[in-house]
Formats: sequence, structure tokens, C-alpha cells
Amino acid sequence: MATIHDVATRAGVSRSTVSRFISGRGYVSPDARARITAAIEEIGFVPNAMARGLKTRRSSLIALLVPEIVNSFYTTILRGVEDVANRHGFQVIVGNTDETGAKERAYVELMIASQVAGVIVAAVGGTAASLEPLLQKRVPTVLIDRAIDGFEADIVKGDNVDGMAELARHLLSLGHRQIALVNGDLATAVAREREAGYRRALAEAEVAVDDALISSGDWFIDDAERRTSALLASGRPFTAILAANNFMAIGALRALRQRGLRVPEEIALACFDDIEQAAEIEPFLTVMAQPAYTMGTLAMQMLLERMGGHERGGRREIVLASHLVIRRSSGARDARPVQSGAVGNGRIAAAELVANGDDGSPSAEDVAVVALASVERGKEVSAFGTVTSIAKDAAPNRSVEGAARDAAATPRGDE
Amino acid sequence: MATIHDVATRAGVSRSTVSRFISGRGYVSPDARARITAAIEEIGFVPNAMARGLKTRRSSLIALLVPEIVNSFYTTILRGVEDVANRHGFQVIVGNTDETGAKERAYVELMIASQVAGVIVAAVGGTAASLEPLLQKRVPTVLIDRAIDGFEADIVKGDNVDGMAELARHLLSLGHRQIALVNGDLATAVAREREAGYRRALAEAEVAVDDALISSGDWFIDDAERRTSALLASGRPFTAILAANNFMAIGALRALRQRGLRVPEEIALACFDDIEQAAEIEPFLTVMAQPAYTMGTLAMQMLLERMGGHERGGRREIVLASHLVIRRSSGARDARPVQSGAVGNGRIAAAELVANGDDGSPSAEDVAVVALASVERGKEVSAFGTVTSIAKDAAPNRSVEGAARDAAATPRGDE
DNA sequence: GCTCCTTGTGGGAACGATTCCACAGCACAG
DNA sequence: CTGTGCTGTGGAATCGTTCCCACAAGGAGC
Repeated sequence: MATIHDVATRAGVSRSTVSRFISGRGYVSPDARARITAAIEEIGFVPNAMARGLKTRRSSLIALLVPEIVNSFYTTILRGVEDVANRHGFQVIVGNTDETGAKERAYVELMIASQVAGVIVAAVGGTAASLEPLLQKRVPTVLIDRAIDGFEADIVKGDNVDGMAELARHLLSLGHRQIALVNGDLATAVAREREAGYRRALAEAEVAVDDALISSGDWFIDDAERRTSALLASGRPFTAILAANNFMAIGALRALRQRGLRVPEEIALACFDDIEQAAEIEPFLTVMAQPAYTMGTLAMQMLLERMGGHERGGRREIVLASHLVIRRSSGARDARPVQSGAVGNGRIAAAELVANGDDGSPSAEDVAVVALASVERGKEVSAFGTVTSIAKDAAPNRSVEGAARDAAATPRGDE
Repeated sequence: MATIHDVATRAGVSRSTVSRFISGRGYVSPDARARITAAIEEIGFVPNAMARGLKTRRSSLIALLVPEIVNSFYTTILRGVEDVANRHGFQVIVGNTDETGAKERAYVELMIASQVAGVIVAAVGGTAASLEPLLQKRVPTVLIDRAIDGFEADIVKGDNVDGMAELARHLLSLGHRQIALVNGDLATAVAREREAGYRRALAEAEVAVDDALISSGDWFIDDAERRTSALLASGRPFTAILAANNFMAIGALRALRQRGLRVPEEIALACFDDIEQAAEIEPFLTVMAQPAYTMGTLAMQMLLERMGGHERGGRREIVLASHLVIRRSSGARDARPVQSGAVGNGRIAAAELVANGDDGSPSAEDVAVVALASVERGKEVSAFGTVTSIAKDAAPNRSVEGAARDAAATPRGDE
């Protein structure tokens, strides 16, 4: 394998000169420059990233840890992360933690050993224990989707409470009063927040919560199926099921099919997180869709700022609104996809902003990026809420401009 | 960051001793052993993979290059690759080449610079140009799904000709005589093979092929939609569409919906490759399902053998049978999922083997692994065809035993 | 008593880049 | 004529491991 030394001798200069040429810092005469270029071309030299990384303590690797790689929600996040990372010369390693703390821990150790430049993690949940080495070794880290108590890091997440509340309101508006909740693992903040949203919507509608209709366990399809079967077998009456994510919905659907129950005629069903491809093939599942791609881009953007040392402040938190997509499974009369409008505290859904983009208003991505730059310590901000005012007031700085440019160059979005 | 030197001084031994302890070769007294363990624990030492890789010219990174990360076919392959890789202490980097040669080329260069231990690639197609550096630098490489002319490497692929022929036969058996083919990029072998299968089935049934009903372009959803629209607009009559993969089917479906055409009542539809999650939610699309997970495990297995130098022979090729899953979109009367039985030359479908596993017959994975070990140069072998006889005759060697053990420990399969 | 083997350990040279420092040549100011 | 600053280059140390080699202590065999 060709080394920088080979290039140097062939070009008749020293290793230092070649190194300066490659890195672009320091003086290199046009003459030497030409000879080095030729030499590199001739022997097909590719610098050894190991040697470089060893010396510089930098690498171009970004690690993304996800709990379930086959879930398209995480794949879409990966696309977002990857697109931004690649544009900045970074590559993405994906680790599938399979919802197990031990695997997560192993990956974290490996990432540290590999000297990754940064880590984005949708954590398995529960304790911060498996992520702790990241803090200890000061590896730039951004959380995505799932908050971890006691782990001080930037985070991009969905508005789980409001999202689930809106989803529940949808079912309530269709007349359902006994709504079962097939939740995920309560060790994850996501599950707790979604349950809170469910409770809030029911309380607002003055519907009593029946705790026997709330089921939690882990985030796997099989478990959701088992628990749904148990709910059905319990004899407790309910007319609708709210699943805490798309995989839980698949599990619930399995259990319902096994009993021959038709959806939505006999039991209505809705869930958090979309499965875009499934919806394309057959628009069936009513979902609260999260802007997964944008979540990925924003997380990577935050990570870049941390890695570059541009951002040294405290923990930042971006909360993104999701939007309701009504399809058949909830039994709504008008089962065409609807983009939710302003909901709750004047929030504007991502889809709307994108749709309105042609009239000069900012795209969802621009907006989120601007909001990102304006997030202050400890202050929770909805990127799709406080948008326009922030965009106008925020003094544009380098990282914001860069991100906006990136966003503009991005060919595809979330949906 | 703690180094091996810190550990050594703390434990009162030399770097060499610590190194021997970590790598597990060479003598280390129980006494030193205990002190080193304690020291590592105390200072939270994680060996620097860069330094190690620089010295050993080895890394624990496996690169997987896929053309479209959001397609669950490739995600499932990734799961297979990852599971086997992790079990052998390797990590997987995923690169999304987006069906573009330039991106593929860039990833290949990066992988070489990163000193990856091996590469598995579902190539963008056309020429071998972008992969050529892998050959030049002698990086162990295995192709998956897509063969590349002139690129001499092990490959795991589906039986595209037979698979597509069977899919066409299914439509023919339902009475369709004018069947449109929405193919992918003819620069990829996959597309050419699938077209060949389509032609073969029609020829066997003595149905004339109407070339105007065959459309090819690239592998993107949008293009398939455009081309399907064009076919519909052409006025050429057809009663069914065969899509070359799941994404093409989504594109076709979009075009059909736009024209208000019902599937399967007005036009029947079937495609190659399943989308498991979509099918779970609503069993709609009739597909020729490939054993994606197994493809991943086998590719990784072959790669391990190349990396370890156990295998030095010529190019090996494993061809896996796919199986027909009949759902609603093809308009078959009995629209329940069926596992195809023996088809053509005595081939046994993967699903059947797995289903029959309890009676002592080998699992699909065992079988494929055994077949793998027996593949001879230039000889095309269907892992699910010649199975039992090979299993009996093949002298078990180390790599086969190891792979079989791995297969047994694998918790989940393809479907 | 010498050699040989085993067990156990440490020294030091790599691996292939980066980067600090020194220095050569040259122009120009004081 | 000396000092200073600039351009352009090379030398050499360094990053954190691995691994070859040397060597020490102790026992066995001749």
C-alpha cells in the first residue's frame, strides 16, 4: 500500500511537503504542487485514516445508535443524519442496539475506541449508565428521540405529550370513550410522555381513565401482540386502541386479526410514527407522523456545532411538532390524509410550512435550523412553533447560514 | 485519555505485558493479570483502535454499501450482515450510495482510507469502475444482490430469472396475457435477469412478448411512476403489471391511483421483494420474497472466510431461491399467503425448510451455509435446491461448523 | 557445570501520518 | 554589514499500539 513517503520520493520532495499539500496548510510551491499531484495519481495514493486519526485524534466517523434498525422511523432519521454528515465530510456508522442496554454499552465502548468524532443516540432507555463513558471521555454526543434522565446532552425529540394528546382527541372526537393504550417501555421517557398525553386528552374531555386499559412492556412487536391479546381477553370493554408507536400497532393488529376483529369497524386503531412505504401501498393506518428526516438533520447539525467547538453552552433541547395523518384504521368518515393546522398554543405543523414554502415563507427545515440557533439553555422550544419571529430576530451566524444552505440543497424531506 | 502506558505504570508492569494480556497471546502471570484488570477498571481504559489498526493493519470495521437505505430489503440484509459481524467482533458501517456511481466511488475511497477489514456491496451497477480500487488494494469484498460484469468477487444473490418467471407464471395462471413489466435500471444485472425471467415465462406459455409493454429506467419510485403513467397513456392494452422490485411497485401504484384504476379489479399487480411491515399492516401486495436476512448472513460469512484467509479459491456464487407470497394485489381467488412448494428443478423454498425444521431437517440457514462451503468455482448453486445431498457429502470443516453454530444462535429470520 | 526448555517479563522499533521547529535563500530596511 | 521578514522546504518527534527479540530465573537432562 502506497504511503506518503512513496509519494514524496516519487515527487522528489519531503514527506512534510506532501502532507502540507494534502492538508492544504503551509506553503507549497506551484512546482512541487504539480509534481505531488502527478505522483499521487500515478501510484493511487489514499492517505491512511488510521495513521492520520492517531496523530490528529480526529476521525471522520459519526456513530448513530438506534434501537431498531428495521423500523423505518429510525432509517429515515439515518437518512437525515447521513445527508448532513456527508456534506461535511463525515461518514456514518450505524449500530443497532436492539433495545438492549448491554449491546448499547458495547457499541459505546467500540465507538470510543474507534475515536469517532461524535455520537448520535436514540437511547435504549432507563439509566444513563451505558452512555456514561461518552460523558467521561468527552465525546460530543446528541440524543435523538429519547431523553435520558441525568444525561446532560443536546437533544432533538418529538413533542410526545401534545402529539399523543392530539391523537387521543382524534379518537375521542369520533365518539370513542374506552380507549386502550398499548404503550412501550416505561423506562423510556418517550413512553412516559406519550402516556401523559393520553391522560391529558382524556382529562380534558372529562373521560375517566381506566388504568386497566393501559398496558406497557417493551418496544417489540411480539410483546405488543401479547399484551393486546391480554387486553382483549380481560373482558374489559374498549372500542379503540392507541399504540405508542408503529411497531406496537403492528403487534396490536396481529392480535386483533387473530381474534377476527375488523379494524376499524369493530376496533379503531391509531399510533405514533408513520410507516411511509406501508401507507403508500395501502393508506390504512392513522398515525401521528414525526418529522424523522428533519430530526436527523437537526441532530447532526447540533453535533457539528459541538464538534467544531462553536457551541460551548449548556444543554439544548429542540422539540419538533408531529402531525396527524388520518387514514382508514381510526374509522374517521373523511379518511383522506389531512395536515393538522394550528394546534394548541399556536403551533404550525411541519407539513404546512413545507406546503406553503412557495410563497416565500421559510421551509420547515430552514425554520428548525433558525430555531435551533436560538434555543437557549433550559428553554424548551418548538421549532415549528415560534418560527417566524425567531427567524426575523435571530442574528444570522455562520453555522445557521451553513445549515440553511444545507437545508436548501437537500433534495428530499420527511414524507 | 488513558493509554496502555498508564495502565502499565499503575499495574507495575510494562506496556508489553498489558498488551499481551489484552490480546490474549503470550504469557502473563495470574498476579500481573489481576493487577492489570484492576488498573484497567480503575482508569476506564479503552484501547485506541486507531493506534491498533495502524500497527496491525487490521480493523474491526465492515462496510456495507447499499443503493437505497430506506428500502427494507436492504435494511433486512443489513440486519443479517450486522448479526454475523457483531458475533465475530466486527462492526458495520453503512454507506448509502443512492444509486449514484460517484457516491459509491467516494465511499469506496473512504472505506479504503479507513482500512476497513472488508466490504459488502450491493453495487450501483453498470461498470466495475467505482469498485475497482477495492480490487487494486486487495480489500476483501463480497457482492450482494447485484452482480457486476468484470468484477471478480464472491457473490450472494437471488435467483432473479426463476423468481421473475414464477411471478409471471402466477399472473399467467390467473388468465393475464398482456402483462406490463416495469423494470429497473438495465445497467444492473438484476434488471436484466428479471426481464429474462419474464420473457422465459411468457415464452413457455406461448404468449408473445410485446416489447412496448416493457419499460426500464432507474430504480427510483418517481421514475417508476412516470413510466407507468406513460404505459397507461400509450393506449397499449394490458391487464397486469409486474414490477421489478418493491419500490417500482409503489411507483406503479401511485400512477394507477392517480388514474383511479383499482388494483386488482382493473389492473393486477405483483413485484419482486417484499415489504414485510407493509404486509403486516395490510396484506396487499403479491410479491416474490427474497431471503434478505439470509443473504446478509451468507455474504458476511463469505467475507469472514476471505478476511481470515481460510478461503483462497476463485470466485464463489451463491444463488438463493425466493418464494411467492400471494396477496390481494394480483387478484388471485385464494389470497392467503402461500409458500411455494417444489418449483422447477426440484427446488425447495426457504420458508418450507424453516417450517419443517422441527422434524430434524436442516434449517434454511444451516443448509445455505453447508451449500456455501461446497460451492465450486464458476458453478452456480442454489442453496435451497441441492441441499440435503450436499449436506451429507460435504466434509465438515472449521468454517462450516462455525457458521452452523452461528446460524443456530440467530434469534430471528427473514420473515 | 553446561545447555536447553519453560515461564514470564521488558525494551524498543515499527506502523503512516501530522506538525513543530529549524533553516536556507533572498529581499530590503536601517 | 547586520538584522528582520518572507517563502519554501526538510528533519525529527510524536500519536498509542503491537510484536519481535532479548533476557532472567528456575528446573531438567546430560
